Amino acid sequence: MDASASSDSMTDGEDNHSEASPSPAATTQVSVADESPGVTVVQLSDGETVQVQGVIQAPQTSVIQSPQVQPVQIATVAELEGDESATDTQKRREILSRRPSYRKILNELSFDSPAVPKIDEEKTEEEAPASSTAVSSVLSSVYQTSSGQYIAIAQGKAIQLTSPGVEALQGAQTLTVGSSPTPQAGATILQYATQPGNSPQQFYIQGGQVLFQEPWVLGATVLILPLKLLGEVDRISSQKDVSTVLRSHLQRCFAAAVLDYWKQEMAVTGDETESAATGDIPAYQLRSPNSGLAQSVVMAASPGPMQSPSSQHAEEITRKREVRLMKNREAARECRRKKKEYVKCLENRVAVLENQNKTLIEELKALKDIYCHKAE
DNA sequence: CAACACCAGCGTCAGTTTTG
DNA sequence: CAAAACTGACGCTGGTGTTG
Repeated sequence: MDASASSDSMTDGEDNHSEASPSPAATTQVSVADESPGVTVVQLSDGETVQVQGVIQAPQTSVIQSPQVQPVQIATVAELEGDESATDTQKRREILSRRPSYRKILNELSFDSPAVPKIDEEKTEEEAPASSTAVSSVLSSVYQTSSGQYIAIAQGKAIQLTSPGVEALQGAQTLTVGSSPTPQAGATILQYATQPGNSPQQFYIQGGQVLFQEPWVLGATVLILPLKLLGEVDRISSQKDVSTVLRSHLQRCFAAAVLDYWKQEMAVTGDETESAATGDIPAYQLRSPNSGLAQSVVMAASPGPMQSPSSQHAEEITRKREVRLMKNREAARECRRKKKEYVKCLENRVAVLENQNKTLIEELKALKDIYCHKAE
């Protein structure tokens, strides 16, 4: 993190204002003469005075000074570096090197921008409709196959597969493994409305299997959506919260999925084979009763029945490493997503502040004209 | 059409920060 | 304080546009 000063500087303005690099040359002042360079003080219509630093602004020639204006500094320590000493810089760097995660930053930002979804795993759970939560509790484990498929393991010992190539989910295979799926007296029909006012989507739970009708439903509830389709969800639908919920749920579930799998000691139909994709990692094949096509699944080392303690130990190490890598992979993906969201959020902020600034300057100009006319 | 540049996304590692 | 989560950096890959 500290390794790159340039990347740190990128986060300097992270607090609440602009992402633009503070450039003393770009000083634009409105209403206060003795502010530090690069700082703009803008008095809002409700009387509040906001100090903005480094916002990209249109060239301005009019600097109006008003003695009545008492600027309230909203800028943070990180932004007020005009008069700081070397030690202050040092301290600031230390503070910045311990900057919070994108989740925290985004949550702060989303406080101001309702359009920005909060990244809060607990909240997403809470915000999800009851039906969604119900399914989440049913489908507790998700993991990825070597071919990029996502597999959900339900408490009712059901596994669902989708192929990466499937459009929507008509191609999703549903199969039940294990001795006895949860007996259900008929299908349980659950409904989920992605947004208030939207017509609810339906899906069914029967015999430990979950049947979906719409791709959005998957996103809204839990799983099985190949990552490539997530982009489609974002693009096609306006239900952005759907994929957010899915992602956070995937993140939650993914880590422990493999472990859960073995803890459940499910009887997997198919053969144990050495994985061609991963070399030393044992792989299992799940066979769909319908297609007969083998789906190779990357699993962490399985507790084989005929193994010496040393090889078990080695496999344990390998398994732990695999789990760690898988977790980190997911974390990195999530981190990138958050970063993107964060950057997008900042860009929106800049746009809004630019607009606001423009409007205020025009307002000031108009007031100045009126004032000048009266004075004459 | 090949070669190249550019970009976005990914997986991994290593170091930092947060959490319990 | 250890474990888990997070994130910057690096290298790699595939897609796309441009150029000769």
